[in-house]
Amino acid sequence: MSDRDDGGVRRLGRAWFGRDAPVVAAELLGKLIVHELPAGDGGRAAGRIVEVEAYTEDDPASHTHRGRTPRTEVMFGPPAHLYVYLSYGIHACANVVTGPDGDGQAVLLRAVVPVEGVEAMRARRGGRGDRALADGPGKLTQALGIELRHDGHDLAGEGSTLSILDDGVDPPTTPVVGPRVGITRATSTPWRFRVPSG
DNA sequence: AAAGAGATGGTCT
DNA sequence: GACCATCTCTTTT
Repeated sequence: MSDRDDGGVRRLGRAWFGRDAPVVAAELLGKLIVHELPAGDGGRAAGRIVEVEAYTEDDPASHTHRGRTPRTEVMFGPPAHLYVYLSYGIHACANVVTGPDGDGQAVLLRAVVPVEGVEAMRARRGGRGDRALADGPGKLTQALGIELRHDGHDLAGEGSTLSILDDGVDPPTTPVVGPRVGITRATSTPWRFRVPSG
């Protein structure tokens, strides 16, 4: 279920991600996403996940709903990989692939709270105010230095520079659950989860 | 505080 | 050629 254990912090492994997207989505709240960047790029950047959305194959709003395409191969692949796509021709949006290999499921990361490397995040975000640093799917990728080239990156791979950590902060017992946003189909499916008051 | 619109490019029909 | 899993800036209450 997890790799390693240094000081109560565990890196989530492939099996953890190999469950259905709505389940993984709810449990991702409170976890840390960490990007080990070169010192010249500000070093370690980390954010606490506070908002996510689940997408499955059996879901008209999902990129995988109409079957496999070159773009969605990663999402149909094994869990714990990153599916990064270009949104509106401008923004990189990051998903964590979930479910068994062959299933087209993923969880979109919609918002994180900056935890480490905040100065570098500000720089990458063009010096924007702290609240606007990573409170959107396109903003958090820019803040964390996640780009299109990370599409297919294995979060559970040995020595991966990107990973998701459980540092003992539990998901909220009563997350805010509601409809997903920015989509035109299946808008009533309540697969958006966020930490209250975030 | 809210509403409107432009930017910008891959993907699929 | 239409459609976006968005963000930012400008204009209007």
